[in-house]
Amino acid sequence: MESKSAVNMLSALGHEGRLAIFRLLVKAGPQGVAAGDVARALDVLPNSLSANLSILAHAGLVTSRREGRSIIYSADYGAMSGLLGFLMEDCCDGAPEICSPLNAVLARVEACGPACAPKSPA
Amino acid sequence: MESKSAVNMLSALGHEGRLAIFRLLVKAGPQGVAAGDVARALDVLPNSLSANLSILAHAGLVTSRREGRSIIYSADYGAMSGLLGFLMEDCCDGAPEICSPLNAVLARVEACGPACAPKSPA
DNA sequence: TCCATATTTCCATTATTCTCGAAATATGAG
DNA sequence: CTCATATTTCGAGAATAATGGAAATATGGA
Repeated sequence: MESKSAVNMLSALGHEGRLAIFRLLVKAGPQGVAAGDVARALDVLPNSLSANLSILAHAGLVTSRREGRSIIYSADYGAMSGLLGFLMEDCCDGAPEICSPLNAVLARVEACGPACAPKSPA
Repeated sequence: MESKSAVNMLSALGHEGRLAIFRLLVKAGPQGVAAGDVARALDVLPNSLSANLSILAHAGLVTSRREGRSIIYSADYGAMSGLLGFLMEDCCDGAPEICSPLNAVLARVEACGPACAPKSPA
């Protein structure tokens, strides 16, 4: 991950509304949530939501797909994993055995994408 | 962790200069780095650095202590761990066994603080 | 006390981001 | 084709943040 990507992701998440959107999508899992449902769940104006989803998408944190009239957004676990890894990269240089187990987990978070299909079996 | 703390941390890190500072401190480990050394390493004006360190400190991401004429800054691994945990909280609701190993790692990242004493035994 | 080093505070300018109303686009149903 | 739903785009004003020069504060040494 490049520094610039990380900055984009972090500043995208550094906003109360967008962080709430992202956490809702993380919680929802890879099946995603329609934009309208996000707007209702968080009680925000549709145009604000759209702008914020667009910022998250441009930062690479969420992906979208159209489904009928709705557009479904989902968290990108791979990007998330990359960001967390970037933040802790070379953590405690000289004592990597303490911080590097991160890698194992990040791989699993990444795998979370295709792997975890919650409640509704779709 | 409250949402507001997380937003503060994320927006603090959502800035190229501050992210570079933070990563340098993460890499340096709990022993920390003097403000002047950070400024030299990253080639930034001392007043900019001071402002940015202040933002990081206010967000809870770094701590400082005076040592002679210098002020030593270090990354706060506990805060970092809290932030990462907050971001992935309830990840993939319904399939927590996939994402929750994060917790184990976050505990270790947190422990990184007192535990890892790199190269110079101080 | 006087000086050099280290860091912070103050200030003004510039640049960016946020917010929200209104209009536009896209899809599917009748 | 017309209509209702879902989402995005456009635009302007308000708010917030970034930048860098200059001065102020703090510490330690001679």
